[in-house]
Amino acid sequence: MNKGKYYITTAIAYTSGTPHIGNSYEIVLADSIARFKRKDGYDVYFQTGTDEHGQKIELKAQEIGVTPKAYVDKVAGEIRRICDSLDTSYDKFIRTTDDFHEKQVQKIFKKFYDQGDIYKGAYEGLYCTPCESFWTESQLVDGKCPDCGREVKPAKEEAYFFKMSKYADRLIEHINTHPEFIQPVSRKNEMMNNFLLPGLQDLCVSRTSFTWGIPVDFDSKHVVYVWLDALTNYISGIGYDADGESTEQYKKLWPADLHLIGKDIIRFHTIYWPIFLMALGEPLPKQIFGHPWLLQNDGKMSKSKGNTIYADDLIDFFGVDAVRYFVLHEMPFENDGMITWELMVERMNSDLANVLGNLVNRTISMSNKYFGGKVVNTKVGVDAGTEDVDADLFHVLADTYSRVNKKMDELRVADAITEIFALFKRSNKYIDETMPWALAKDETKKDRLAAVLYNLSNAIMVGASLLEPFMPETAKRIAAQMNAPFPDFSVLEECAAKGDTAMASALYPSGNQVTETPKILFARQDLAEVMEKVDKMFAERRAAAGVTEDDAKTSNQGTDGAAGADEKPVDLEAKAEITYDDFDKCQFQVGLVLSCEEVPKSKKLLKFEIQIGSAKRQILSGIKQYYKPEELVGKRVMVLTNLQPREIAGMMSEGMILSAADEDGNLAVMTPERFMPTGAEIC
RNA sequence: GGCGAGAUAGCUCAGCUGGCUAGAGCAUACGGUUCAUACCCGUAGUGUCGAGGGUUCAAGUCCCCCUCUCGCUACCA
Repeated sequence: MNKGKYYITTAIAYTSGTPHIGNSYEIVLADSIARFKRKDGYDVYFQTGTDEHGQKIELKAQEIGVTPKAYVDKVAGEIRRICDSLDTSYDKFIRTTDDFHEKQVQKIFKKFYDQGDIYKGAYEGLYCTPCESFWTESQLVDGKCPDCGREVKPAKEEAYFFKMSKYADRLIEHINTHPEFIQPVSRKNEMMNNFLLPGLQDLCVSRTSFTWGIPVDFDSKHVVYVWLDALTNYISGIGYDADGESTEQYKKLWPADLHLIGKDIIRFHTIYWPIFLMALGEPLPKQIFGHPWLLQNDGKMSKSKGNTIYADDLIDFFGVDAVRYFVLHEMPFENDGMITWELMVERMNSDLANVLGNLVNRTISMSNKYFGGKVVNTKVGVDAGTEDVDADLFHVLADTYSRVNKKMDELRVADAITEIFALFKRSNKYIDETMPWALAKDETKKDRLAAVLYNLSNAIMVGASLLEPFMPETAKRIAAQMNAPFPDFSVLEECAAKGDTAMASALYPSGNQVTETPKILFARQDLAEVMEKVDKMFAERRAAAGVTEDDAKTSNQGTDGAAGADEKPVDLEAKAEITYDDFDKCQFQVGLVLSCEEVPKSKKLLKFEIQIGSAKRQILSGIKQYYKPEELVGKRVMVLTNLQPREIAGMMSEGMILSAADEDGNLAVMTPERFMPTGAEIC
């Protein structure tokens, strides 16, 4: 039965580095939905890929001395390998460096320009050279750059802007009339209240500060903004053409049924992307789901500690399906999920080994032991209607499909899996209720025993069929051991729709022979042993990276350690070159922190009293979340002292305390390497 | 600072528009069973439902206020 097309996408992965398990989670989630829909009778098209442009990548490539293309080829290959190792069934892996994609992005940019949605930067007088930023009139503070407080000047570098405001009303209307458009719904309010209702700013959609991007074909100094480039993959990948020559495939698949993305990029997908589509005159995707994150331990995954968990590691330890099970089952719908080795072992043992693996194993063992592996449906105890336990099991059998299906429609994948395991647990209970070993001792009950084992085999196959989208390999192994094909979803759906328990209870071929030698599906893991192996693995990894144990434990402390494989370099978008004279205008001095206190009601601000030479001054700095006030008192810090004073949160701030920040949001205040008196010039 | 979400058993959470002795899973304890991967099944729990006030015959569920946590955003010179 064909229920129509279903086009699902993941976000395309940025090729700036190797993704960890938290990054890889998304493709598994998308895959489980794609496989489920496919098996449920939809004509599914599942697209994923890589986002390969931008200055960050240009710089990375430069650093290791290869061309950007060579660099992204390597990383994209690695990302694709990881997707494959997770047994994901994508139909297309698009790369934003693909020719057809680049060509469409250029055409789309031109089209926007021709129809007046994109205009060339007309912001002369509103460009801040040091910040290399354009500002709209409304963004200025006291007529000056909101970033640095300096005068803004005529544009030195032109840029293209997209008129977001033109489509804002239509987007607001669409979001309000399509409550399912943004999932979870809490995100809808955030987008509305923070961006749409206050008024959308025009978006700068070209860059001139680097070259690793898709060139604007009618103005070669510019490359297309990475988000306009990246978002376009969803239509370019299925054959969209801006000149009206879109393929049949595109006409069939678009609009997408689901864009599955991380919660951090919801804004781009629910505001900019729909507006780009409106400007193209194309329909909007039906649904955008910003999934939560899978976190390691208590914090966001960070490579700085050298203990990052990668999909490869987990697959090595537990096998691909256990990893899929874990990330899918452990991830709540709206809150972030957590992964640790301990939790992984616990799920592996209690759910996979004990409940599922053992059920299959004990059932097959009994069939072999009592009937030489032959499973016959004698229906004894069933037709008589005296066996309530059978009726209850059959009811669950008939019902589970619709329960799982409902959860999947709501994108509650974790809950869907829980429903399937409820069936396995019910089956284990059924064994206890029927006590096959007792029946086996009574020759007159042999037919009842056969029926019990048939019912179990049947239940296992129904469960395995439902499980296949989530754990494809395991489902196949079960089918192989049970030596029979799965019941189709269409059959399960029919049973559920009709409430036909009789039908649901006879889906396994009667008289079938199961395997003689059942194999363990999931071996129980010993936590202590696993942890020992894990520690060893990370120790080796750190050693290879030149990071010591101490560094690993105190990664926020300063370290002069050599760059290692696990160190995450920070590549910034380069600012315009400055002259020595520009530099000389800045006065940096050593300052002594006399006092430091939290600014009440501010999440980020600390108020400092700083001794600079013989003078004192008050400086506010937004580093509250990184330091406790008392930690900083008495420290000597680097201060930009001739910065124009500025009022922040009602208090004057006279200068700037300098810190270093990495991409994971860690921050360190700059201090002199040896003693220096307060006021000493830094030059 | 603005907007929003949340605070329920040791842990992770479910409890819709207020209604009977507040639930599930995991972990714990005890009992049963032996087909099976020392597994499975059952039973038992404890909870001031964040603090305080209010509305109501009745509130975890509504209102007010307080504390804390979280998300987005602004700020972070």
